[in-house]
Amino acid sequence: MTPARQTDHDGDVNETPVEVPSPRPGRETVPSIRDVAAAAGVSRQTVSRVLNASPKVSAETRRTVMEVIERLQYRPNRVARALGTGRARGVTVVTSDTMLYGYASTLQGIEEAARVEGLAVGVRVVESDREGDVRNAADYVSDPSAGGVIVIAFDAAGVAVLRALPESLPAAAAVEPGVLGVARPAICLDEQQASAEATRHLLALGHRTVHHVAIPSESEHSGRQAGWRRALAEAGAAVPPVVRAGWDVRSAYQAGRVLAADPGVTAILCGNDDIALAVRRALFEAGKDVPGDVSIVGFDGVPGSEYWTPALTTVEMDFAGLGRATVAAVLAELAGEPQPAVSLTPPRLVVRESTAPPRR
Amino acid sequence: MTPARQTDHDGDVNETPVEVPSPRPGRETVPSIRDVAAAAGVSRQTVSRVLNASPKVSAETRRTVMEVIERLQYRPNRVARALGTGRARGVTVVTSDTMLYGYASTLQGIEEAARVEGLAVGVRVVESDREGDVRNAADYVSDPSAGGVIVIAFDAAGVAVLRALPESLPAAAAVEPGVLGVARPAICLDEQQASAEATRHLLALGHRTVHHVAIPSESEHSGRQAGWRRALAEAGAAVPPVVRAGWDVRSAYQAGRVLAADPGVTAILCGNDDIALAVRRALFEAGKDVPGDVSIVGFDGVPGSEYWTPALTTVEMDFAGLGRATVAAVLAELAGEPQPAVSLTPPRLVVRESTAPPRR
DNA sequence: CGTGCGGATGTGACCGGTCACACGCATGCA
DNA sequence: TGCATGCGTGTGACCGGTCACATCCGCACG
Repeated sequence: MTPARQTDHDGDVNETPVEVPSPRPGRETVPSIRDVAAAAGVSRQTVSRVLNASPKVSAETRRTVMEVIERLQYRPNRVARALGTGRARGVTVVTSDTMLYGYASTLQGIEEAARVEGLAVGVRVVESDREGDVRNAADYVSDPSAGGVIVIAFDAAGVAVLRALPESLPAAAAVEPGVLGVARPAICLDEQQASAEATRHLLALGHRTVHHVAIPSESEHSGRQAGWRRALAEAGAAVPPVVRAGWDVRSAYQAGRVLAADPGVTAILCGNDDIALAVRRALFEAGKDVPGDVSIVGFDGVPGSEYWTPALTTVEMDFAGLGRATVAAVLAELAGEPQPAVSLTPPRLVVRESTAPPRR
Repeated sequence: MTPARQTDHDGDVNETPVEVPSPRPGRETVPSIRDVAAAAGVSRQTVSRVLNASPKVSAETRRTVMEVIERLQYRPNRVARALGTGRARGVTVVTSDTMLYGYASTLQGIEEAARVEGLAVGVRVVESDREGDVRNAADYVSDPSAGGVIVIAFDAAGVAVLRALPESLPAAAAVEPGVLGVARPAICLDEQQASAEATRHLLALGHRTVHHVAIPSESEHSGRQAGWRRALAEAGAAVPPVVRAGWDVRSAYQAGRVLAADPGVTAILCGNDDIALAVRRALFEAGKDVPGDVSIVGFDGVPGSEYWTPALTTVEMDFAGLGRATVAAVLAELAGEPQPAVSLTPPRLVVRESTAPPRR
């Protein structure tokens, strides 16, 4: 019943190329580092050195060992390695969501960069910013099997986890601009410029002011809102109250209805493209044309936004690049090296069809 | 009180006076199972039994041990456990994509179910169906640290990995209907009924036939296409040639342009909602109204599709449920139990605004 | 010729759990 | 009383790597 693990590594002085019959039919035995060492006529440590590209191995020995590895189809056991070193060679991403565009793209960028580096990738969703959920997530990634930790801290739950992480854990974070007081490498996409630019774009078209629907993660000082305020202030335009929406499309739709009912609203800066979609629907239902009656701008640049009708003017955000940068950051933490300089593609306004001069 | 790491140096009197028996640099003094055993006055094995909810522990001992665990904030080391048992308690998802709606939702369902079960979740993207990429992915998940394996095999790359997996690996798959000859639990969402229903819906509105834009993963015998063909055949309608599109929105747009230029096209069944978006754009550019001139139906039911203008008639697919089912399947594999019966929410047509009778 | 040195390699302990099995002891039954 | 049974528990080996340190060897130098 039990697939008997048999080892019996040493002592065998045979050189018969014939494979030893498997211990239990059905369960094939995977070669271990000791098997490779024996076959190559060296010690396990030497094989280990070859695997870890240590310089203290002669070229000839290295070649021999590599040949045996190839012949035996040997693959080092990640679990054993992690137990020996005290930490897994990989990263675990902590996030409160895996499907919203910003989160999913960041995750994609992380996965890609990690794969290139030969790192394993784990995912752990933190359910909310309640203490129990946060502690569970923090406990989870405190385990050595988690490897390095990357927290997607765009929201309260993520930030809470970031704060709850043990000091000693190698970690980095992707954050919204304005998140401070986190004693860890934290990288963000600074959208303030682009947000201001989007607002100026609308103003330049002749709109008297620009309304703003905020995403949940947005604070007064975060990039989107700060840029918007700044541009309005610079133009001497009125700053309308911020309308807040949730992550769900329905709440954005509700927000849209409020704005659609207001004849003074001619331009709307939406916190993301999903909100723009719902706001556009609300305007449509109110009989208002986009961009004829009301102009809208989104954030994110979701795939397909150029195929909307009308094509959406939006701020493209390189979340994948952000994700890649966090991998570099956590890798540096893991190696105890100084943080590398990051250069991210800055968010950029893409003007398409959903913005136009106001009807006069 | 403080649980110092115990080192088994019996009376080892060496002459290093400076070094206090402190943990290695970079290592934390995290309590181990031996610390708990010592503090509780039992053996490690007894602690292990408590951790694994073994029935062979007296209630009193169990309570004592649990108290000590709580007091010491002990957390079992997942790496060590995996090394001891020969396999990690977790699942690794192999997929060729993480952002497309079907893949991402399935992944989300898997993550959720796994988290509930206390399983770790890993992700490994397989770059293509080329042999090297497939073997790398298969090698990756062959490592015991991967735990159980779930392959999202909606496409050629996924199917190839599924086939390349060692027989002995505990694995399950989420597949398109019609994928056969895989000696593993393979679960799918049978969309044939819903696809036929969608086609019948269009026919009943008065359309003479229904055109179809296929997603890349679709074969002649897959559910979407089979249902569509069946409904057309049953109604005695002509079966137009299938137009194929890629995963990128641009290629769907190109497909849409071809159909938009054809005056005989009045109803289009799109392989997914992204395609529907692009086709709708192409129709718009050709001066055709949806649903006035042409009706369109999508697949997936992406969030927000009810807020499109017009709101999209589509087939809702419960990918998250599919993902959850694969977790149950792989858990059964892991435990050597028979496969549980699966009951998934079947795909379901949701009629909204994008379908209407043809103009006469 | 003895010694120091540094590169290449090997050895035993260790990481923190689990597994197989042995053991002590109370109980049931012949 | 003898012995099988079973429960609760403990012991040593083991999983497959890495770490720290020891060892071996050739060579330059005093």
